[in-house]
Amino acid sequence: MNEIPPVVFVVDDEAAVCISLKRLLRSVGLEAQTYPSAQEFLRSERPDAPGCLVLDVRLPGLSGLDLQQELRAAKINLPVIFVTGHGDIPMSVRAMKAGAVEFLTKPFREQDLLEAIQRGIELSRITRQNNAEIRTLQRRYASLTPREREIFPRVTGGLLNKQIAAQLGASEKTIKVHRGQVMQKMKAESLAHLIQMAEKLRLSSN
Amino acid sequence: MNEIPPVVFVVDDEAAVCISLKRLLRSVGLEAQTYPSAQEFLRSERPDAPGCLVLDVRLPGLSGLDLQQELRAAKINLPVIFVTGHGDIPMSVRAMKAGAVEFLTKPFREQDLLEAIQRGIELSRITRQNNAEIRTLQRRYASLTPREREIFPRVTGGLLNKQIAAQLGASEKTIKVHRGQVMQKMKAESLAHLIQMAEKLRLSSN
DNA sequence: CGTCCTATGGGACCAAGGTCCAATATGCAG
DNA sequence: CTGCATATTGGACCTTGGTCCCATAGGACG
Repeated sequence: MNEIPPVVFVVDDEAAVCISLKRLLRSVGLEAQTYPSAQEFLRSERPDAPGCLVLDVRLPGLSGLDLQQELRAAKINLPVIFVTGHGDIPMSVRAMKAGAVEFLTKPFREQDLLEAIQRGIELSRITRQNNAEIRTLQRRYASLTPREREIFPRVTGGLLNKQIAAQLGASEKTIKVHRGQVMQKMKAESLAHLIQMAEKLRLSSN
Repeated sequence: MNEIPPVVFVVDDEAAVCISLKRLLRSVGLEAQTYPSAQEFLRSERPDAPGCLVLDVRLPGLSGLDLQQELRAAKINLPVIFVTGHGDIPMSVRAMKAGAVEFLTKPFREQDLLEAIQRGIELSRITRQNNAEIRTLQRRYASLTPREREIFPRVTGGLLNKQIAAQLGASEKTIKVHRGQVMQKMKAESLAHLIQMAEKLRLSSN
C-alpha cells in the first residue's frame, strides 16, 4: 500500500552535523537530504514522500521556529523535530505549541532522535493519507453545480426532500434529481457514506 | 448558558506563592483554591466547574509532571499550566507533549500567566461541554437492548434494513421495529442525526 | 404463577427516497 | 446561431423506511 520510502530533511548550518546525521540515518536505512539554511530548504524541490524535518533552532537567516511557522502558513504538513545546542525553555515551549514532534538538546542520544524521527514519519504517513482522502472528496465536490452544493449540506443535515424544496423554493421532484446527482458525483453508496464525506469536508453545519 | 464560574487550582509548596497567586487571581475576578502538594490536591473535593490547574513542576512527593499524568490516567480533564523556577527543556517538552497549555519560568509576566489561565478555562469549558454531550449519548445508548445495539452500527453504517436482516438472520420487519426503537431511545430526529451520534460514541466503523 | 422486558414477525398502509423517460428554459462558449 | 451544461418539473413506478395493531415466545423477577 504505502510503498513510498520516507525522506528525512535535515536543516543545520554546521556541515559536520549534516554529514553525521545523514550517515546516521543511512545506517538505519533512511534517506536524508540536508540543507544549510531554512531558505535553502524552502527553495528546494522536495520529493512528494512521507517524511519529517530535523531542524536546528538557531539558523542563519530564518530561525528554525520561523521555518516551522512558514511551513504551517504554507499548509505544508511536515512533522518537525528540533535539535539544538543553545535552546531555552520558552523556545521549546513555543516549538511544542506549534506542533513539534520533539525538541532535543545536544548532546542527545541517537536513539531518542531516531525514535522521534520514526514517530514523525508515522505521523506524516497518516496525515498524507488523510489529505489524499480529503483532496479526492474536494475534487468530487468541485464537480457539483451551485444548486447541488445547496442541496448537499441540507441532505446531510437530515432535512427531508420536501423541507429542502420549501427552503429553496423548488419542487420536491427537482430536489430528488439534484440529490441523486450529488450521490452519484460524490460516489456515495449510502446516505451514511455521504454524511461522512460532508464531515470530512466540514460541510455539515459549521 | 454557561453560568458556572470558573475556578483556578494552584498547587505550590511555597505558601507565599499560593497567597500571591490567589491575590492576583482575585484581582481579576477569578476564584482560586490553593494546595501545598499534589497529594493534597488529589485528596480534595474539587468543585464541578470549568477551570484550570496552575502547577509548580517541583513539588514535594508527587511532582507536577506526575500529577499531570495522574489526572490524565484518571480521566480528569483539567488544563494544566506549569510554572517553575528550576525547569529544564526536557521537562518542559514532556509537559507540553502531555498536553500542558503553558509552561512558564519564573520570573514570568503576570499577564502571560493570566492569558494562559484564560486559555485553559476556555479549553475546559469546551471539553466539559463535549463531555456532557457524550455522557448524555452514552446514557441513551445504555438504554438500548443487546439486539438494538447490533442494529445501531449497521444502520449508521449505511446498510439497508434487508441487508441487516440477512446479516442477523431476522426478518426485515423485525429490523424495522428495532430500528424505530433505536431512533426513539437515542432521540434521533433523522438518520443524519443518528449517524452524528454514532460518531461521537465512536460506534461507526472503528 | 403472573407480569414485564425482549425479540420476533404478519398485515396493512402511508410517507419518503430513487429512477426512467420526457420536456422546457436559460445562459454561455464556440 | 447552435450546442452544452444547468436548472427545473411532470408522470409513472418501484423500493425503502416507518408506524399501527396484533400475536407469539422465552427468560427474569417478584
